[in-house]
Amino acid sequence: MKKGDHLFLVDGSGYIFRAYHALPPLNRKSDGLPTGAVLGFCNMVWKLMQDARNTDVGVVPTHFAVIFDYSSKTFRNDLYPEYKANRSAPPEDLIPQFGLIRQATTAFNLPCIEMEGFEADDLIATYCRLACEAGGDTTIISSDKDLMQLVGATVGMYDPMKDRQIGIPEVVEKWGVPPEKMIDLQALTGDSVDNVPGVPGIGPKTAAQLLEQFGDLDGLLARAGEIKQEKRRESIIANADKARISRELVTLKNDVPVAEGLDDFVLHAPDGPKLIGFLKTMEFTALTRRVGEATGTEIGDVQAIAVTIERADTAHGPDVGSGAPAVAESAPGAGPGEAASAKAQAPTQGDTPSLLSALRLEAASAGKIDTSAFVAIRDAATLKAWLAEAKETGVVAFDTQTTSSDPMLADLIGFSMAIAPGRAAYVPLAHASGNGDLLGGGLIDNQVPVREALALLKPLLEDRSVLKIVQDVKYDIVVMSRHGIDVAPFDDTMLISYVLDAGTGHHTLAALSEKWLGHAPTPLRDLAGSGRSLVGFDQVDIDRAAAYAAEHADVTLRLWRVLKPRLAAKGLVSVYERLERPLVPVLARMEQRGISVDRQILSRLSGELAQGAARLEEEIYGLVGERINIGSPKQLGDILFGRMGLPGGSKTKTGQWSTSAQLLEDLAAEGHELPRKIVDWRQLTKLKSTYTDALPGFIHPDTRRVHTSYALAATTTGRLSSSDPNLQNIPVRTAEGRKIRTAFIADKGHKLVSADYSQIELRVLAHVAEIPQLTQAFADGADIHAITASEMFNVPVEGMPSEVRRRAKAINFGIIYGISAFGLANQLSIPREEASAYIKRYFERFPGIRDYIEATKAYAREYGFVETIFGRRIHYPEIRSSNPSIRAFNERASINARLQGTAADIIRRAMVHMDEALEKAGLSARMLLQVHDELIFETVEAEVEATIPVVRQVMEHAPMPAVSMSVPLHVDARAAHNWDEAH
DNA sequence: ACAGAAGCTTA
DNA sequence: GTAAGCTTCTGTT
Repeated sequence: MKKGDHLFLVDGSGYIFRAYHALPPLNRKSDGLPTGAVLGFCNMVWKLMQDARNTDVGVVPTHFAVIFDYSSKTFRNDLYPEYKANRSAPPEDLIPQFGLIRQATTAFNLPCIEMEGFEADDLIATYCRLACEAGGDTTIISSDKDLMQLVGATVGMYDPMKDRQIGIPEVVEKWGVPPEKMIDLQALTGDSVDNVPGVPGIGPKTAAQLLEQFGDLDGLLARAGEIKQEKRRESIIANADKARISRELVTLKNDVPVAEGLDDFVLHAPDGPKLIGFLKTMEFTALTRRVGEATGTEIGDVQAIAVTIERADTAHGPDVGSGAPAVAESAPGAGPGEAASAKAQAPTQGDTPSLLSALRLEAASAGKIDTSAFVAIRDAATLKAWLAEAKETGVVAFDTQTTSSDPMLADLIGFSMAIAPGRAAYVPLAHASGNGDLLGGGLIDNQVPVREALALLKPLLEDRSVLKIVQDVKYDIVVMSRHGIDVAPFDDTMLISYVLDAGTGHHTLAALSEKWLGHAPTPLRDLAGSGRSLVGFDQVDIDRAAAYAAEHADVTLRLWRVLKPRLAAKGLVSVYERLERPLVPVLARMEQRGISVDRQILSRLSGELAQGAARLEEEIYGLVGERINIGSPKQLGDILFGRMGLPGGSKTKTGQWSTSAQLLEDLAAEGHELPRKIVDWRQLTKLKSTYTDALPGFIHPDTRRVHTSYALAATTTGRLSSSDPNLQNIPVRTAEGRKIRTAFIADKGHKLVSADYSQIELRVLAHVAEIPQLTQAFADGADIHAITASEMFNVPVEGMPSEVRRRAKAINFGIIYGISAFGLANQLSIPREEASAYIKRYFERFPGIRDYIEATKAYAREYGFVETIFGRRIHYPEIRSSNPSIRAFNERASINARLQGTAADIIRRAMVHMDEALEKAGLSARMLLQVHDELIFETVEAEVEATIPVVRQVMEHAPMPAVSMSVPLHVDARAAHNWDEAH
């Protein structure tokens, strides 16, 4: 190696893990062999090897090597036995890929370097030194912060997944210190992943500031006494040794006695047939073709080769047709819309869903997003041309830009659309110039007038032969509906992702784009600022707004192309089409209707609560002797357990005294006066701040009703969630709290009807676990908790003491929550041994439930997800954690998820079918709210008696015809003027 | 201005 | 023991 030469060192081991987690899983079509990380690796290496066309890194390599960890044991374990001790075993579907990636390296004709006793990082450090001494430059292909200490004049880094170069300025920007101080910085901050201790309480910001002040770690440790902040000073003095050992651990060894020299790394052109043989074996269609073209190899002539696979492929779950029951049922809403959808997803290449989805994914992650064809449309003629093209294509991604995240308050500022990847446009409608705030004018010139633009847009959005692709479509449906436009048919990328991957992260556009496209869309704050400097989107410069909004539509379309075929490949089309998509317009209507809330009632309650709280405050101050902040758990704990010396345990993980209601109740029961008053005060202030004071602020200025927002893709189990305001946690348990419900009222001449499922989760349990006693009890309409108690304790139901029934009830709930002795003991305030004995006895009497629990755990462990009876999948990626408490938590959650998720699916089905049933019966009742197992309607008084049987019929038969349950469902329904009396 | 903890409301 | 969202306080940015 000589001056001017350039060495590429790929951190192979680092890349494997990063690719595995960042890229979507991929399995070889012929046998399911997991290959996602291998494909990522091959794509990356291929890109890096493209000689002169390689503009990503900016230099052409002359030398090239891929470095791997040999094993997890290294010299650092002798230094500090706990080093990397908390590393769990790699995921099962990654194991075979380690070997395959080494074989890929060889197929690329690249040296594959590893050495026993040393990490890849040490080998990289050593080769960096050797290259530098020979006068050459080095680029490390990695983004691992542990390698940043090596960055310098001749050494740079390159992050292949984010396409980003890392030099000295980038290190300073990210960590606040230059590369040569990275070792000291890491010594202070430690690393929880590698189990490097560091100094507790010191994060990167503090560490950088300290190193700035004291120069380096030794200087800091020598003069630690000068640190002003008390806690920080004490922590550094007490943990000086930990810092020193951490420094040894993070310092890379640059004098490893390596076997291969730099001259062994001279880059050779790949051997086309050899490389293609490997790629064909992996079934990487697109990459094989690209390599064939670039190397001039006829790929048809090349034979697939034999590869060595560690551990046979046992780790992949059921695929097509495994989960959802294959029961035919009519599809409400299916029709021309479905036809449009089918036209759009007709495979253009490949002939199976799995192959198509693999092809789509590869295509999506291969190319960078080209923004050069994004345009701002400033006149009606251009808009018409784009709309015509969209109609011709039959598929268009659509997104709105508005003044508010609340669709009921949002005014349109513009909209964007994408017709093909890279072909997207933004239509500004109401952008204003900066100083129009007082005059209200200031509309920027050359924007299509809102009325005209919407008139042109409406036919397309309502066209049954054009599929609209939207991220979080409910928002746009509400906004457009307020302009008299009914968006249909549609697909929603957020909901598709939710059906595919519930439990594996969020389903926002940014998260999905990162995950599937490897692309981070521009964040809104880059345009509109944040906090104090936040401006309305209408103030954003039109060209910048256009780039942002067009990118949204473009990314949405690209995501749809990747995600939609995956539904078919995973057998989840029916979940999406029956449980998810049809619910969107139903919820949009519910949100738009809102519910009447009586301002006067809330105002009166607020006054009463204020009075009560003030009285209690005076009494509390009298008992304490000073005017403390009762709302501060910290001050409260210090007074109660510090100064007053009450008996009680310091609990919370931050070392604070716990002042939980349970603990204060216990103290009150022992005769202490203060805790009782604190509990009462908390109840009153909670009701006041969260409900009586907050709710009036949500009354809409025009409709004078409260419009909650339902999230369809927020929970892991399939439940909805409600926010702004949350109407799913309006108080009901206490008499005081229930008064809030009296403020939720029906319009004049109307009634509220509340219909709720009785014991739905226990009924689901009886059905899925096939428990004869429980099924019979539900069929008889018996008291299920009493029956449970009777079975367990051999006491007759007649004249059963309420305490006995209470315990059985707690156990029944415990089962639904994935029972543990610890939890049951807590709930019943009994010793854990006693709780264990109850559980044991319960399982003896109901062995089917124990079998069900064990089967669910085993299933979740094998496949990484569980399914509801309707085929909805809920993922638990951590179920195989080596940490017993994480594993146990995931087991309990997966047991609960099948029950909670099935119940959620049932009420979803009821909601989807409700409006049509009411209409058919000629009833005008309107669904307003959903609270997990309850539906609230508003109906004219004269129709109340006719409405209840229809509602009950739909809800009780909601599982049909997809599933016929062995247990009857039961719905209680009643009507009243307010929610309290109706419930 | 924001993030996390603690606490409390619901099914 | 499951699943959520909102308010207040507290410490950091």
